[in-house]
Amino acid sequence: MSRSGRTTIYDVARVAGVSYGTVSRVLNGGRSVSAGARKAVERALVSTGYVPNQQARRLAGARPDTVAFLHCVNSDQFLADPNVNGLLLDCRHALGDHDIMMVAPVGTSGPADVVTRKLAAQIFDPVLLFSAPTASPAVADLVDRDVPLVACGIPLGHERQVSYVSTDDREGARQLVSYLRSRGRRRIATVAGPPDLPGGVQRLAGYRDAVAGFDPALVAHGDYSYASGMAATERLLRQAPDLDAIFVASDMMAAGALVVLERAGRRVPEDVAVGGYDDARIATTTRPQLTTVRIPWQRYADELTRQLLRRVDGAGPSGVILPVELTIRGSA
Amino acid sequence: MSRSGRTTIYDVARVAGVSYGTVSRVLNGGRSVSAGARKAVERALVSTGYVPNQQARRLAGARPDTVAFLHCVNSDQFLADPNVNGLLLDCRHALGDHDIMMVAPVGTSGPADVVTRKLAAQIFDPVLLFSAPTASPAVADLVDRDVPLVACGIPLGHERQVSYVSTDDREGARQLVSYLRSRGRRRIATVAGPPDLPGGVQRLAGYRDAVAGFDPALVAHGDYSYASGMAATERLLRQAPDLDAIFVASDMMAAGALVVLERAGRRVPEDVAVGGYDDARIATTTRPQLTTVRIPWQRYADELTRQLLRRVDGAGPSGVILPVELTIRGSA
DNA sequence: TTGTAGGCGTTATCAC
DNA sequence: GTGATAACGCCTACAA
Repeated sequence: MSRSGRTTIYDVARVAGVSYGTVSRVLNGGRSVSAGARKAVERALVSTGYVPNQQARRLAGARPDTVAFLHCVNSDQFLADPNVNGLLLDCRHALGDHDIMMVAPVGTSGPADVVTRKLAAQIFDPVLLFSAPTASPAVADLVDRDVPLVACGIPLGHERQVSYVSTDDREGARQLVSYLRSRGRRRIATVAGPPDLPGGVQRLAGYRDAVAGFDPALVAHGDYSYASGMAATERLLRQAPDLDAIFVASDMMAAGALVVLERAGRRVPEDVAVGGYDDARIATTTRPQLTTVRIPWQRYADELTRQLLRRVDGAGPSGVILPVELTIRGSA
Repeated sequence: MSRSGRTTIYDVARVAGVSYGTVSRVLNGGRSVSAGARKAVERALVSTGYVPNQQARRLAGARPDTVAFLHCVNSDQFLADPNVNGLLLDCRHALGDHDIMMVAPVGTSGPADVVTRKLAAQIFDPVLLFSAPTASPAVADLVDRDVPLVACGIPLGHERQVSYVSTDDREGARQLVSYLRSRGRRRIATVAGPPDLPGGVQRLAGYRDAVAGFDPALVAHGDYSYASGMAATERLLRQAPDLDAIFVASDMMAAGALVVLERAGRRVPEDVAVGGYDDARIATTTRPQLTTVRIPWQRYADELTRQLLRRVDGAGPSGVILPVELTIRGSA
């Protein structure tokens, strides 16, 4: 029994009648252990109710057993999206298979929080970053401290130091807007995402790639929420009443856009074509259903898990960009 | 620099020109350190960018720096309650003052989850328990492993081993029902909470204490949600159409009850008096406003923090029961 | 295959 | 006040 009252590998070794080295061996992998010894140890393990001391393990060089999850903006509605939520659950489940638990600070809005920022760096090993603003000081902080980071979306400004999984946002946006053009639309507006989030930047860049010239009046920003989609669309309608299409940077905002357009008496897609992004659950519950850019959620989860595990195992940063696919429905 | 590349107290000691024992002293408390040494160390601390290694600290006997939060039921609507949410935030904030972070497993429904149950016991030190079912095997598990637990509500079956903060649910219910009787109500029904949660049990017990005889037809159970409050009330109306009062075990459910009563054409409080519990935010937004039992949320948060801190510091289990207070409004 | 030093980064207890 | 030095519980060579 240790000071703390918990049984240690020494106790286990004693009751198993072997050295503590042997116990350690069966605990990790179990190479180079005779069948007899292993059996004796395993028996002793349960009879003593041994629970490994993670602190000691880590200190002795074992790999981390937790991954911290930080989402940097106050967007509960974002996590409420079944796709995103499923992404997280898949990831958590896969990590669980490796005996790794995903934890999150309670009641904070991510690394921007002072306490969290300070403590996260000391406590957690790999950190999964969600919605990290470009040039976020908090992220820079973590990077400085060499905390292994894995981001959802390209960590603009830290591409070399932070692992990431992203979809090809720019290409997806370009494809959708090109499609709108191919259908004869000429005054294509966009409800872009937050200018400080990588997705917001990239999807807007893709829009600019595909659109003929660039007219600032055709751009309005939202924060990915339904309400902001409505507000931005109203702004667009005022700024450019002659628009005949809108590329909206998320399906949630696009749903809001549809409502505003209907209220304004514009038919979709006849008067105004609307394109979304994400292929979120809501894309098929609107009327008309949304033409959108599909994100391969399952692959996204798989890659995220892979990147996380690589970091857990001590590998350096690396990134993947997943292809996206146009999904044509009724709205455009 | 350590193996992991991080600076250690050795590095700090070297640049400060003192022994690492001195560094450790200024790091903790700082007693018995000359002003000169302290100054040198503090300078070295920042110049080297030292970050303490928590694993090593814990291993050497320092106190925990995290508290895990587990809520055992899938009730997001429960956490969405501003009072409960505020409770958590207050608590988190107070802990932050002690450099302790509150974390929660991601995407699980508490200790019932296999991975969580297994890992929580090894990783976390004090665990804050929410809505732990009476006789929950998961809780028993943690208790067996000597994980310091602090529960919200009386941990029935583990009163001696688990710290807790609770309100006097039985007394509160008794007071409210007695009040109903004093106002001339004679067929007093109740929408009770879940029979496997301490609050559910105690508030029902208080109801039985105060009511004249016990008629099973006057009891229906809900799960604290708005919807369940509606459903339970409908059941009551069928089982006992002659009821003239309902004691509902939570304000959220009481709000649902009001709607059902109105639809059924019963006037509140004229035909049916309704009493709630919690004095939640919703209690003042219903029509009529709810007569209810007020929980002293601020004190609750303070006590919770205190209990948590005691556990962090290695103290044994202890519990507090907070007094409640009747709050008379329009519904009864 | 097995046992045994040595070390991980701190804290705490000693003499000095 | 200050500097050694022994834990803390475990892992990983290395020797046997």
